[in-house]
Formats: sequence, structure tokens, C-alpha cells
Amino acid sequence: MVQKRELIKGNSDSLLLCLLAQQSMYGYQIIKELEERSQGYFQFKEGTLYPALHRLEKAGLILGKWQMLSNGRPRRYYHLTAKGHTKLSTERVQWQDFINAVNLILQPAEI
Amino acid sequence: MVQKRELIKGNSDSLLLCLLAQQSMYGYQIIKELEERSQGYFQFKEGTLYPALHRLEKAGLILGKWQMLSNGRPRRYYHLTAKGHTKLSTERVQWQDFINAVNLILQPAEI
DNA sequence: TTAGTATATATAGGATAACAAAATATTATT
DNA sequence: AATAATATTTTGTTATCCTATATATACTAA
Repeated sequence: MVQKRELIKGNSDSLLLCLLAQQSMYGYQIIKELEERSQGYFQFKEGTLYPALHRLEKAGLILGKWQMLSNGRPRRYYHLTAKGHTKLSTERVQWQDFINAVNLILQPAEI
Repeated sequence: MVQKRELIKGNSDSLLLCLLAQQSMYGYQIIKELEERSQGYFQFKEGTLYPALHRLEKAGLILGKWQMLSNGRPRRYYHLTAKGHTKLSTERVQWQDFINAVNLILQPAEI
């Protein structure tokens, strides 16, 4: 698996929305989940993830709620809002369109 | 076609290498070609393209040569170097790996 | 003839977002 | 007691994309 950091740019928000659409999660869990599900490809750094979560929350796409664990430690669980669901639908289409556009360059249509 | 600007970030270099691997071109031509081949999706701005070309040339991946037209106007044609070809091969693999990783998140593998 | 459009390259300035790294704090393991 | 794992936050740096502007020529339309 060859990684390229730059490729993540502009995609992280979509990935986060998609993940939270499937299940509510907290930050640390998201990092681990992304790594596991992508078979090690995505390794989000804290400095990338947490600001992204705050950004998405500020935009009203996700909502975070503090939950106390039995041991007294707080965790911030995020879930997708209605607005976030709508946004995700749009992003899925945008993603597909982007892939199509890139493929048109990478593999020019044979005539 | 729904566009999303952010998605281009980190991908423009690959697209340029790929295009120049197929044919030597000058800046303005690249902008038009990308737009046409992607059916209007990619609309590179000058402030994006020219610095990118300078970046790639500085990295030794492409090489630009001034050519005088019959009317006396100069054009800067760029072609891929050997190093650029090697880089492109790597980027193609990276691109495919990235797509695969994203798809693992967007469409979790059914068990 | 004058204005606008197309061609063609370059660069300064601002915005966004990714990374590295450190700070903080608790819990679990060795 | 020390270290690793868990968990969130923030600061500073870097990269790159966009807007806008500058420069210059050629062609077309009013």
C-alpha cells in the first residue's frame, strides 16, 4: 500500500461524515476506526481530526455531546445532524463526479 | 456535474504529469485540454497552473522550453522528463490505493 | 477606431487545511 | 514506579489553491 498524504486533502470531511452516518463515535475512536477499516491507509493525526470535528460541528453537520464514563472520564460523542445527512448525499455525488473526471484524464476515452 | 474545489488539492500534480506524458503542451493549452477532456469538470486557474508547472520543473519532473511562433510570440512548452515518468508510475499506484482506501470507508466490506 | 474577446505567461496576497509536536490528564499494564 | 494507551486541545508551520492583477499580442465586432 503506497500512501500519499496530499490525496487526503479535501476528502477528510466527507470521510468523517460518512463514518458518523454509520455510527456515532468520539474522536479517538474515529482515528482507530479509519485506520482499521482502511487497512492502515488512513492514519489521521490529532491536529487534523479534532479541528475537523470542530469545523463540522460549527457548520451544523455534526453534533457533539459529552458523555461521562463510569470511571468519571468524559468523552465527546459526535453524531450526524439532518443537515449532515443532506450534505453527505451531496458529497457522495461530488466524489463520484471527481473520480470520473480524474479517470477521463488518466485513461482517456478510446474512440 | 457537481464540482467540489477542495478535491483537486494534492491531485493537480498527478493530472499534469499524466497529461504531459501523453503529449508536450504549454500552459494555456493544458488549461483548455483539462477542461475539454474532463467534460468541463477541471477548470484550472492561472494562479494554480503556472505555479504548479514551475514547481514540477523545479523538482525535475518536467522541462519547459521556449518556442517562438512565426508571429514572434513565445510559448513555453513542457515535456515530461525520465524522472517525471518514474514519478507518474508511482502516482498512478498511489491514486488507485487511495481510491481503494476511500471506498473501504464509503462502502464498508460486507462480511 | 475602439472595445471586447481570446491567447499566453507570471506573480502577489489571502484563505484553507494538513502535519508535527506539545500540553494536559486519566487509566491500564509491566 | 515507570511506561503505554486512552482522549482532547491547541500552537506553529507548511503547502497549495484561489482571486486578482499585470503584461502583451492578435483577432473580431460595433
